Amino acid sequence: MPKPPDARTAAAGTLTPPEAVFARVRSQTAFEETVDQLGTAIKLGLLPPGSQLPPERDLCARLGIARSTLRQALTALSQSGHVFATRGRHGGTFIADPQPPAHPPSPEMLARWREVCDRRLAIELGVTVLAAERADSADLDALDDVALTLEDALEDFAAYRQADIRLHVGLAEATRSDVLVREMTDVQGAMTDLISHIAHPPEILASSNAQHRRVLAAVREHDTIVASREMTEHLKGTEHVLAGLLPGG
Amino acid sequence: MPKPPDARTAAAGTLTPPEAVFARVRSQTAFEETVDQLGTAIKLGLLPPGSQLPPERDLCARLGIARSTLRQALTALSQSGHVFATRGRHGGTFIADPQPPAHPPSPEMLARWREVCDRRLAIELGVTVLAAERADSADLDALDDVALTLEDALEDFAAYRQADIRLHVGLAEATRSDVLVREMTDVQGAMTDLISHIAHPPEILASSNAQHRRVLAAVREHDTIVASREMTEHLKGTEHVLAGLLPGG
DNA sequence: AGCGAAGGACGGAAGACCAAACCTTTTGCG
DNA sequence: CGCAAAAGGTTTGGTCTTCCGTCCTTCGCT
Repeated sequence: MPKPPDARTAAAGTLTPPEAVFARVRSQTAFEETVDQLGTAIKLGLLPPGSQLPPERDLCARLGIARSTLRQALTALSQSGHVFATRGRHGGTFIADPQPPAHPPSPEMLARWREVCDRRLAIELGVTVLAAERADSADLDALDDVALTLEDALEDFAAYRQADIRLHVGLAEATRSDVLVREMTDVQGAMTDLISHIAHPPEILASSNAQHRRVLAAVREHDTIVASREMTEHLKGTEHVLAGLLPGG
Repeated sequence: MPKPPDARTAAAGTLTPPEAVFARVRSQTAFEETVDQLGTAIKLGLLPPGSQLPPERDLCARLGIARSTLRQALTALSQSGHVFATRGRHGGTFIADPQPPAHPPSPEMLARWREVCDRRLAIELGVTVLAAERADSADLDALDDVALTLEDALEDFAAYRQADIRLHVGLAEATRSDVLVREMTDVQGAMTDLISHIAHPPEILASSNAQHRRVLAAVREHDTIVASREMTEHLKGTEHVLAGLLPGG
């Protein structure tokens, strides 16, 4: 028969439990999560315009949800213009042309921009280190290609951001770690929400590109130290830009 | 009138969408997430034995769920012996004495051990870098205390692991980033599941402690480079142990 | 013409979650 | 002593989400 408050309460020290322990348990519905997952993939260009989604009957199985739930999500995405469907024999659901970003920065997102950047730092740094250990030259060649695309996109931020995402997600893929790819797409989605509405002068993008090149070079040499130093510097760059423009900077 | 498959499908290059895009949408119920969140905090010792949870009526508000849902979770935790409740004026819900780990390694967890380690690397590395930038000397003093506790726990792995977790979570708290604390507790919970059932000779723990000391010293000097190098080495240590014992190593 | 593969629509069953009461136990205090 | 307060425990009813199965519609291909 246990007696409630015993001496150990004090004996355990004054350590107060991290408030994360009692933090809000996030309980998004399957519908919402699906809209987020597919919507982010579209926003990030991971699902390029014109490409076709798997048939609903297959896709709902892969996502682990019922078809009706998937259809709710697809209906939402089609109403917001991200997707459209055609019927008939060779019909299907297709990715629409990119939407004008629309999203005004979302006030409660802006309040948490520092947290987003912190999370990004962790993911990108981990990815960089693991990529430097595991990427093979085929991976690196593909990434170099993307880097070349970036060089030609200094004047068009939408195109630049697109390729930038390809580069960062590609680096995550080179780690062969599905969780890291997932976290990278997540965090890039959040970053896009933050930065797509601020000015990006070509000089800044050019210097970003130089950092990209240095990161890739270091990764190719399996030099984790240099790779992570360069990546850190790269990330601090955009962080400084944000700090200058957003509250609490 | 949109026409479905157009030339861009091919023009966009051979990039096949990362399979993470169509990955299972994880839809845990609020009940399950609550059990996980509180259960992990208990397992990790973040809620020490004998300590008291907030009253149900408060706690459910903080967690953002209904009281009936919270009670489901508490009932589950009490049936598994992690928690017990007393009624009456000064009653409450209290953390029970630590359970014998019980958990047999869980076969599908073992299969994903590499992913867990990868995620841990990312979080720990990010935390280390940010802690090295942001920790003040009060943070460091507290962490040094924990490190001292670790020195005396070489023979009792349960106690050792407990303090180890305090150290790593404490480092995360020093970043002042709630998301990182949350991710750290998450990942430490997963690690505990992996490592609590394997042998930990005192020599290994002693060398871990040496690494802890070097990490803390570097953090105190705001030396992010050295701190992350030492942390990486520390993490690789347990990773090698796992690689020797688990499938796919 | 018709088959087959795709999206589209409905209707009910099951379950998760919530909200708001109400009950029971204990204890401090007037 | 007895009551009020503070806690956990119980019940009920309703809403919303999700699932499953079935059927319909469209339309290119053979």
